Amino acid sequence: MKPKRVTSQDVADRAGVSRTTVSLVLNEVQGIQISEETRRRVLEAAQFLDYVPEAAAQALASRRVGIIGLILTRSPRHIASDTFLTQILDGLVEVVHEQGMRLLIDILEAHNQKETYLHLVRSKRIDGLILSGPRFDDAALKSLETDGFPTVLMGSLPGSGFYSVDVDNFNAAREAVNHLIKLGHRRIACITNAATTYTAASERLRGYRRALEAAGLSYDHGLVSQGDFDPESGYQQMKKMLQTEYAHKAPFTAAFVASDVVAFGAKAAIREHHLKIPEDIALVGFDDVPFARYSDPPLTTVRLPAHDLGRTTGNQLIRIVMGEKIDRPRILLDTELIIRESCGAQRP
Amino acid sequence: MKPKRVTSQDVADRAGVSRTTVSLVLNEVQGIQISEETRRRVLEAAQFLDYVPEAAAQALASRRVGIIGLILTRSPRHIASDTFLTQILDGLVEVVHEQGMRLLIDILEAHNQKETYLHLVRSKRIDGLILSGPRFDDAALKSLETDGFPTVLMGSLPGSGFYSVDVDNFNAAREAVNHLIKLGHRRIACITNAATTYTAASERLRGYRRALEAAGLSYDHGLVSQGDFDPESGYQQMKKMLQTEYAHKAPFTAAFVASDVVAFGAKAAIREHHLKIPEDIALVGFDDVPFARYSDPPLTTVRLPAHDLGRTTGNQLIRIVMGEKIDRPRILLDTELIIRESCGAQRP
DNA sequence: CTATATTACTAACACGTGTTAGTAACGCGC
DNA sequence: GCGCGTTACTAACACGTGTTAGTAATATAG
Repeated sequence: MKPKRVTSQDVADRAGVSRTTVSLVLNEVQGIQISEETRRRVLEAAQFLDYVPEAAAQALASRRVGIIGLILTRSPRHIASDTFLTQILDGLVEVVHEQGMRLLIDILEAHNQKETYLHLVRSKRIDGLILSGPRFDDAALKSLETDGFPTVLMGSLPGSGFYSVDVDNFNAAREAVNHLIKLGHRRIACITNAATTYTAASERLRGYRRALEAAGLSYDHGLVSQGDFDPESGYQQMKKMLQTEYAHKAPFTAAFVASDVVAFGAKAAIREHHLKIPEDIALVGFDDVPFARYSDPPLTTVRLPAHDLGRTTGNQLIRIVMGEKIDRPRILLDTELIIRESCGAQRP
Repeated sequence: MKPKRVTSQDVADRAGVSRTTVSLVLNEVQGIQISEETRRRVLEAAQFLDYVPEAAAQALASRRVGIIGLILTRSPRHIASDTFLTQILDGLVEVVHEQGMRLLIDILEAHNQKETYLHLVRSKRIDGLILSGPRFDDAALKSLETDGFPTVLMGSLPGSGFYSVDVDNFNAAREAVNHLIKLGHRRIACITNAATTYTAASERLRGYRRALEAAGLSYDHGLVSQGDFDPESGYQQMKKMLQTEYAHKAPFTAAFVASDVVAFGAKAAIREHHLKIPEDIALVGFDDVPFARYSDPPLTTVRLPAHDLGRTTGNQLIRIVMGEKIDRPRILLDTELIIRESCGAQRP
């Protein structure tokens, strides 16, 4: 009934060679001589029998499982609104496939943080690890660093010795805000994409601040508030700022929202206040989610190289796993300011 | 230098028992007598040595890898606009963790379809498989079915013998269109979410059609066009219909777009034609993506139980892998019509 | 013609766990 | 004191592969 599994022994028998030879041929081991004739016979036998090596046995013998892990430490709510994960995944899977490897994905919740991914490492379920959205307060990271386990951060963690691949959040934000300044805006509000314990959020805020400074504009605490990943947070923060800052003091004429998703919420608040974009308030987002250009008006934003981020991170990790020398331990990818209509600039 | 791996032998030595005993204790094997005293000693030793069994060796010996695979057969472009994947992932990972298992994710592109996931199965890298977005034209599926490999479809494939978990696309679409009919609309356009080779797309279209029939309205081919996952497709299709149907024949007063993401594109086209939503055209979407309620006007749509879909699918698969008896091979989850302003109905 | 190198393999061990069959000690009834 | 069941373990094999050390045959050098 049950079709017996085809093993390398079966292939060896059929080709009339030893199991060792089968292994040498199929793995294309370098520096070993095999006659063309036997090589052909082995390949033929393997093909005929439809032989597929068992991953677990390979892993046990070779100390390589051929799987890399992607760990997301974000909250479910964040993940639910995350349009990038999918694009990043796409790039990541591409690279991983090119190396004949696979991707294991895991989501950490607060209560099982320390347990989960150390377990993955200790049980040797993965050869390497990509950690997305690193936070300053992660204790388990220390263990990884001392273990020297192949790890690449997707994002940055200043002061740590980890390899990392990130977007240049600082310069991207600076450029976006600069654009608003060049358009003549002097009072520019800012809503962050998340709490500033997330490095991406603090970097974007720093870029906003630097742009103001460079233009000789003062940084006003009342014009800055904190988003929290989803549209609702943008809606609430913008509503609050419109009620206080906009109504009672010198109104701001522009807003930089460090996340398109949050910006959509902010836009809803602006609309509720019967203000027009970009005439009353010019709006610039961040991320260039797929809907951004179909928004009304189309949203000026910063495009992230999401696919490339996935590819680069994957490549970096695989090279580390393979034991190659890494020239640039920390990589920052460039972004692009996409000018549409919500900022009030002319179309190019 | 290199800290030798802790094996079950080390635990056995420290506890003064055999390796077998260690295995029996740690795996809590039933129907075997172990004295309370030794059990305690084993556990203590394991804890002290921080023993974590090696997954590959366990897999090889037990014929279970503890990993289930999630296979996405969609195109990269689709995946990039897919806001659900993340929510589904969240629910899936939850269930998988509850069983001490892990999730491997893979994306299939057209050119390596047949190769990839059969390979996963043959190499025993996974214990079971979840196939998202099944299509009628998938040949490799046949192999799976005859192999009897534990598989659950996320989506439906009528006529196949697979287990499946899906949303009741037909009834959801019917209800949505019914809502428009009740509001007095007689000519209702439809843009599908994708090509009708995708079962979800054809089911939603069938629901649209049934609703029309039930109300005695005729089905007009000119009012139906095919979306393709992203906003751009919605934009193009709506633009075309506005230029032909809307301009030259009796204009439609409502549109059912079987995907929020596609609907956002359609909305942009409607705006370009200087038509108002919902006054000129009432709009109903599908999916309830997070932005839907922050759209202008807020989008009436069908909410999918994404998280639940992930949980239910995962549960089903795990039960099959465990060899449990399955009572309902095909599960349809309920949806909910979320009435906002884009359809022109009063707020409740 | 002999010593050495090269070619083309193979025997045997290692990887770390799960599991089956077996055993030694012990108590108990008759 | 003998058979028998129960308790509490363990020895030994199985899982399927990668890899090192070795070997027999052949070629090459001196």
